[in-house]
Amino acid sequence: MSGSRASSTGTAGGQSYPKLLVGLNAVILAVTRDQPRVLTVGPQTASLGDASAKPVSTSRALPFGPFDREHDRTLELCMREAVRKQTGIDLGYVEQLYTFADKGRDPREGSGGSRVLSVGYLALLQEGPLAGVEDATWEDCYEFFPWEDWRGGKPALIEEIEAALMDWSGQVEQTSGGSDYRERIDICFGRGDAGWDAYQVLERYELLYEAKLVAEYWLDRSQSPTSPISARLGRPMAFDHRRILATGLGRVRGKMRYRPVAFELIPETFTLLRLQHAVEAISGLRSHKQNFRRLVERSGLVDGTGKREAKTGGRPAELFRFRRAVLRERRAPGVATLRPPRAP
Amino acid sequence: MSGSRASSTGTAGGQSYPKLLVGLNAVILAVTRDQPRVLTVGPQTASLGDASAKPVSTSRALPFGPFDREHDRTLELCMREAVRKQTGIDLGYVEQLYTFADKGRDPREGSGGSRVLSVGYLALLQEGPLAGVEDATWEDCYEFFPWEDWRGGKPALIEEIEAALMDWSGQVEQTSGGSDYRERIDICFGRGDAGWDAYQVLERYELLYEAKLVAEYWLDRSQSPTSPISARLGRPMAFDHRRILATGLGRVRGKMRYRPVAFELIPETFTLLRLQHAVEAISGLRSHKQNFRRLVERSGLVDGTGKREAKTGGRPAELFRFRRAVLRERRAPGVATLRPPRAP
DNA sequence: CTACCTTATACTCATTATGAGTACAAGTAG
DNA sequence: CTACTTGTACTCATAATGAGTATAAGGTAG
Repeated sequence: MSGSRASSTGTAGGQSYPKLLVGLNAVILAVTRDQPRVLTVGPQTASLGDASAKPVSTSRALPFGPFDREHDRTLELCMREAVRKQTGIDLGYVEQLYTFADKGRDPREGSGGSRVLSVGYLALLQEGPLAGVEDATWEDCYEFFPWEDWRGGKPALIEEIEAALMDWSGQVEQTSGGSDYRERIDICFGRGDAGWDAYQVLERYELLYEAKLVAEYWLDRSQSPTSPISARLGRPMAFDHRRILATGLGRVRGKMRYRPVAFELIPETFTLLRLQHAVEAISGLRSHKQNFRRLVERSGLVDGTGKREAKTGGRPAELFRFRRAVLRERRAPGVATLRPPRAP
Repeated sequence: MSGSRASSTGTAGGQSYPKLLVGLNAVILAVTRDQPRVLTVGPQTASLGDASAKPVSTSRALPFGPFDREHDRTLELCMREAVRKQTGIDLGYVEQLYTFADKGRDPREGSGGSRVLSVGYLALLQEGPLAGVEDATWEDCYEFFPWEDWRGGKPALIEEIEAALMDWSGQVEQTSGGSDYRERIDICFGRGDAGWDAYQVLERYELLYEAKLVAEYWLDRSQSPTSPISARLGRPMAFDHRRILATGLGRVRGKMRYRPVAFELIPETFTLLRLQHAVEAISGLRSHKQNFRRLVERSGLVDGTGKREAKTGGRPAELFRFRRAVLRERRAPGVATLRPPRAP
């Protein structure tokens, strides 16, 4: 959500009503040197519509912009334009994520009842140099979600998280009656027989928020965390932007399973290893190289170019190109499409 | 999109701006006697915020309600409440679909620049009797999308649609330069090697709209269709509600592939055939009975109750129950989960 | 040049999943 | 009883998947 501190009350149609602000946020992802990255802007720009607002946070924020009901033809165009102004980037692949208007979730909603509605977008692109507009930077996604990167095996942090969550669920269940927290923890973090489901990024973040473990819970209340683990649960972001980022990361991970979106993240021509690394970076999982190659080749998703890339450090690899025609040939890629491995 | 005819201009924060209305629409689906059904309301209720507005359409509309920025805590709660008031139904499973604010898409946006932003939701439930509030009725989904029901084999209508689309694409490509329409037609309607992808409901509807074949295109312009096929392309709905319905139907179809949502549509205990029919109704595809049973049983999604249902007309069938625990055991159902058949 | 590092690519193999049947079980209607 | 209905168990060929082994083709250190 993005909004100014304005809490003014407007009048229209003869009746008084609190001001409603519509903000657009963009989760813009890329992969550089096999790391998933997200485009962020500095906090001083984090105001909407009200240029005189002071920074409300020192954390990074997602690029965003106000929706201008007078001039913007569609939400998406407005978002593209805002991103272009704010970061100098022209977006390609874009999809809508989610719309929130939860009361009280955005601390910038004044007590006067002003309301913020925010529409989140996801964009994928090949990382390029930033035009250096304002304070835009690429940040490593897994700095915000250290528990989501399983490429090096199960992160040690997971054990601690589970312990902290079980601890919390024990306390809560004593006071209130509920006993479903255990089940949620099991499902989210793949305990028991479940296995890790890379897709559930948002569910995990929200559980951690509810358990009062992530920093934002305390920042939203201007208090200090009670648990020492909070400091190691990734960098916080401004407002509820980490939650939006979680939504976006989860969405790509899910979409990769049935649509060839990975190609949005890599150059026109690429080696299969590069493609594999992009998929792995986003999914946070490692895959079997030979089988990955078999999958990609047999799915008809790529065409060999005959050219090779020399700088591999070993035998030169062939350069491939995405075969758009595949969309016409195979029933919605999803049968034999590119996707991350099942789980560790 | 839902909005009143109001085109008033408000003032707030010292500057003048056009009024922004936020409307919520719900695609509420159920399955009765093996038919997918959608909950609709009469057109006379199709006004938002402005009770004196006259009906703008004689078609059915989706249930909806205005978002009250003052009182509603979240968008979802507001939608649930609006549906309860309008149809007497308490929703269970709900997910957000999409948010639009396209200028000019909603004819109720006055020329004065008033703006409508609408948030769509999807809800699944077991159809029950309606409390008869206002003018709520269940309608057969495939009356709105006759080309989406392949349970009896490829609908004859498809050939006609393809012919009309090819015709249109030929004309368009002559005047403008574009030549990608053929490809879109192929992808959407599964021509060539592609096969039918049940998921692409929205893509197909939008293509038909663009090709000026569906009735709404002409209704939006207060003109009469030029092609005789328009009369057979399903019933129109009010405003852009058929488009929203397409989004919803596509979403469930997609989601069924990797989440056990079909259980939302049937009673607590059910025979496997009933489950199968629910899946088939939504997906619009037939599946192999024995294999369906194998899939469901082996996935661990259901538990036998030991009881049987007698009224089957043949050998009594065992009654099963959804096993929620499966969510904890299998990695995100999607591996061996319930899903519609690949395609015909 | 050779030995040895790297990464690329081809092929094998056991296991499991899928699509399409056949066969038989257990009710109802006549 | 027989005919007809729907449910349920198995079979079987084929395809997809997970996990290897083997070999190719480049680099560099000695």
